[in-house]
Amino acid sequence: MTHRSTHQQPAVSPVTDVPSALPPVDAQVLAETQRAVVGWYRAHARDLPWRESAATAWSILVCEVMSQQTPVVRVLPRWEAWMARWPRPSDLAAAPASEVLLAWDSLGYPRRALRLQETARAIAELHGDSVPDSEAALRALPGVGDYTAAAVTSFAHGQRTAVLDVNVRRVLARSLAGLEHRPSSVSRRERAWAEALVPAEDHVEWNAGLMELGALVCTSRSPSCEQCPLAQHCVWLAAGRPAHPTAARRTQAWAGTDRQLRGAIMRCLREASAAEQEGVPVRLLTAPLTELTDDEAEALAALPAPVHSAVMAVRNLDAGGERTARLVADLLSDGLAQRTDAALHLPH
DNA sequence: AAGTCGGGGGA
DNA sequence: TCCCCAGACTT
Repeated sequence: MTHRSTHQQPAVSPVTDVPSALPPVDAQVLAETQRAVVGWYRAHARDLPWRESAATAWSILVCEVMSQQTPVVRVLPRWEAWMARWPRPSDLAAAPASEVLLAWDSLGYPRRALRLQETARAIAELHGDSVPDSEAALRALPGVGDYTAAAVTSFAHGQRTAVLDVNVRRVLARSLAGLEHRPSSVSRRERAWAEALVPAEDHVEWNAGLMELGALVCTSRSPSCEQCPLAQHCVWLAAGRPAHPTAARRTQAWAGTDRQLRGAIMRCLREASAAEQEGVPVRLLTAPLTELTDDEAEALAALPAPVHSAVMAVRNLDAGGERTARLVADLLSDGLAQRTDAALHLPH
């Protein structure tokens, strides 16, 4: 059952060891690159709702947090519902945490939802319900790191700053440094290098354009260089798209881990709450799944299909219920399970 | 610098 | 299957 996959790629020198990484960029090349990115963005960017003029700084901050490690297409519907429900920071601040977690749905990393609510409270109480515009103040908010602070500074407040997400870093690494992959982490040096590349005007189109290019054209796996506006200047393409050795990176284990079970528990809680909101009475079972009475087993079988399957998923992962009990206690103490523990099967 | 934190879709 | 995704935070 447990594949503690510690699969490891051959150990080779990480990208950061390449001596010629992040070279100075010729002014002419930079100017043409900037023009190409901005022009391409204006012509080909997706019309995402948080890019419209009606988007508030708060809605942009929400979208950035939701997009942390989560593809944009998955964020879209949840963001729409979220902003309709809690248009201002103070609205989210006043919401029950259980509702916040339910609205987060299956975006993943649910602690981001709790941190976002903490951030909403901080903005409401400390900043007059409006998103701060200094990167330092933003960076002090829970769940707001270097990327998110820069993104809000650029996209919500129009200030000139380098927004370094995985897309921007990949596009810059390839087109201007000839590297297939970005360095593993953002060094002071890379940040300074990238900041010097931001044009004096059109910062938003530069930052958003690089992100869009990385998401749609200059993708990690199979870039579409034939339709890239930077193809003429791209150092990596000119070199024949050399495969660059990547740093050895072990993939995280999943099957059999607490993390997997925790995810199943959270799904179970979501499904049960959804069923309750639909008016379906979700019966509370207080015995471990292994010790159900006939009546309880019958009640379990009668649960709505999504709830039933969610319960069975938890059961399959932890038939004895001991890990479930421990993890639910952890989730409750972390604020991640709020009120919804009622639908679970806690040994007692 | 390395580990931990979900979840889903594509190659 | 493995990899990747508008990262942040702790150790």
